[in-house]
Amino acid sequence: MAPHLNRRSTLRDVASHADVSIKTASRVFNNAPHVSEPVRQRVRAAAEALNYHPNLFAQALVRRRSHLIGLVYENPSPSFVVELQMGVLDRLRNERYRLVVLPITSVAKRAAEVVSLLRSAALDGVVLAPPASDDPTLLGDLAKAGIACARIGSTTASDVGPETLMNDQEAAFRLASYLIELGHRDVAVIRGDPTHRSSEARMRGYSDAFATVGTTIRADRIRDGLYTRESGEAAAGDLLGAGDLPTAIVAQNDDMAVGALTAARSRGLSVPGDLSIVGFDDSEVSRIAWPPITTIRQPVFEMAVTATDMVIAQLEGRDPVRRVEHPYSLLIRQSAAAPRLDDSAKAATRSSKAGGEVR
Amino acid sequence: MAPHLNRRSTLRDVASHADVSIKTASRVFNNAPHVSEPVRQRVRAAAEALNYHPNLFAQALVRRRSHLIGLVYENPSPSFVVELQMGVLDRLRNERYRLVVLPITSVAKRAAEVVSLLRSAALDGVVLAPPASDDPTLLGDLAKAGIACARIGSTTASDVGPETLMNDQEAAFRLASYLIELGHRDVAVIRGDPTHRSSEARMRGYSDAFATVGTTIRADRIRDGLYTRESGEAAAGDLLGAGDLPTAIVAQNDDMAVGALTAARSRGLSVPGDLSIVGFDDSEVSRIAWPPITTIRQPVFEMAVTATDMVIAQLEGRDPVRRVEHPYSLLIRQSAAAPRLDDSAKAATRSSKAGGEVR
DNA sequence: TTGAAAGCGCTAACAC
DNA sequence: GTGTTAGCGCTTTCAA
Repeated sequence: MAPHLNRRSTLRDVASHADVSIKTASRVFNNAPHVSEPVRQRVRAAAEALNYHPNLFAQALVRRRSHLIGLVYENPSPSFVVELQMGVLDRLRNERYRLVVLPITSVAKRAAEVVSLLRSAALDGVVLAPPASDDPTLLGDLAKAGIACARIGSTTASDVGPETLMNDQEAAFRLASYLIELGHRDVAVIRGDPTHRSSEARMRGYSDAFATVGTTIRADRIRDGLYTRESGEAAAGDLLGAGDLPTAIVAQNDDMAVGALTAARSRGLSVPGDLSIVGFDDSEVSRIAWPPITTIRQPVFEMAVTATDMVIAQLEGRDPVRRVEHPYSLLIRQSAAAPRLDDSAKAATRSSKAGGEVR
Repeated sequence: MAPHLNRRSTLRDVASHADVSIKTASRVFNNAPHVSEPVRQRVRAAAEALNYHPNLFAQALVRRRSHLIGLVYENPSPSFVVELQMGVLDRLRNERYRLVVLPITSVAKRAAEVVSLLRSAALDGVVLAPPASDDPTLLGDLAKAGIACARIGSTTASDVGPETLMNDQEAAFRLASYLIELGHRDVAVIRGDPTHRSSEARMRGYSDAFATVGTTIRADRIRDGLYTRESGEAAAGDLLGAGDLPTAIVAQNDDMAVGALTAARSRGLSVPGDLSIVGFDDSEVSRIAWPPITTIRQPVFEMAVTATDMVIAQLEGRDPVRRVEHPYSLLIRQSAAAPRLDDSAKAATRSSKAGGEVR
């Protein structure tokens, strides 16, 4: 009577209440075979009566499974993180696994600390977002610690854990090509955080595209950002401060593109009339901004789902796919248009020099 | 030799390696007194050599502490959730506690399941966002399960756990009063999810404000939304479909306000020229939208920090403050302005009928 | 200041 | 089908 007032009831309590051995009771809760139906019923009834709930620590101790999966990220863009997290949670729905959120301030600076953090969180596995997914120290230690992992969007090869990614360079090439088709030849680039390897891949994509029309992106038109809106606004402000303006700004993510939009607006420049702006990611903000931002859709949600699936697969002993590449797509919205006539003229001159292979 | 290849080393390993008893080793790692300095050193060295990391399950089993704190929310507005989560994480930084994210589909429909979910997550405590913070069943079961909690923005009184909130009704009153000052008399309201109690409080605030000028909000100008952008767009579309337009739309959160903005734009209405729109929350989207949305700043981040602090206080045996009310503020941006002349005339007529106490 | 031994609540060989 | 028993790795009386 009054079973759960002082002490949670244990498996032993249930067993004696149902008049069976503790092992039999255990079998019932683990849906193990070799238990007769009447006994099953009796045990369940006892559990109900005693308000029994298994002690997870005891289970975890003996099973060596916490059913906790971590999501490791460094937080530049909130929208990116949200997307990521929703993907993980979506895959975890109806699974026993729970998500532990592990924001890291700087993976590059202290990969070692991160692993001890993960260890002390008793995680079964982790989903690694960039740039954690690119850190060799972290990956090595993770393997040593025996924590399952899956990498999202890493750009360096590693045999630690399966990976899911998107071809950043190709996507960037596609986006830049679109700008070129519109007639842009003199663009500025706001890069992302240099510790994120994707920044380089995207940069290469842009450069390659302009190389096809014999143009290079002027070095003084390139700025480093931090993937945040504020950094985008600052970089764009800097870029637009000079008298000599580019016809377009290519931001390496949407948050920075939105920042650039703000900077342009505060200088009285109309977008895309006076200046085109493009982003990357297709995050929520790119749709809400006005004008909506032309961007590359990066399947962050899908990648997160896949990565989570890869972690679960390892934990359940299934062989995960080693590598899944998700498709990107170019989303043409309203923040980019053909440059104004005088700029086009300039561009035309250049492209004819380059062989005029632009339509 | 090769200590951690097959098996993680345990406290026993460390103890024998340091040539002390297991208890002494334990004392060292728990910074307990009564251990001589040389012994301390020896134990630490052994731990280092064996790459020892305490097994958290074993600790949790005997200490009855998982150091896991849950965040329970129902996911209407991503920006709200992000803000919330950042607040919790901010408070948890430099603490041993980890955050487990627990999105719930419908608290109202299955409070019972939620508790068993929480139980099976082995949480030490939970931060409850609305509407979970308002659910009496959930709160009761939580208390019974002995899980510490803190409630955010609940509107119903409860003695289960401390709470942190903002005065929704007063804030709504303030916002509506601003609209009234601008000259609006015929506004439409897009309410939030009816299962969230804050919807009612805000609605009362709006109504009370209009009552001060002898006006009531027309029943056919009120729509139910779901706190999502899509629902806001749909509701606004519906509202703007009729020939007889309101001079302003009051959305119960920013996401829906942004949706309304889209709906207005797609009908060729300029904001705030033809139609004023106001939101609630001061979430990221309200700043990014164009025009930026006039709204109430809800201190979600701060409330989350406070609530987390309250949970930790309970876990550490400190007495938490029972109730903290955070201040709101009215953020005047560019989505609301005086209504057009013809509408003003209409409004003037009405307000003179009402006694003309409007300046 | 240190150690031996008894559990925390559960699972899993292995016997019956 | 069912029960006995020995741990999982740690903390904690209590004695030395």
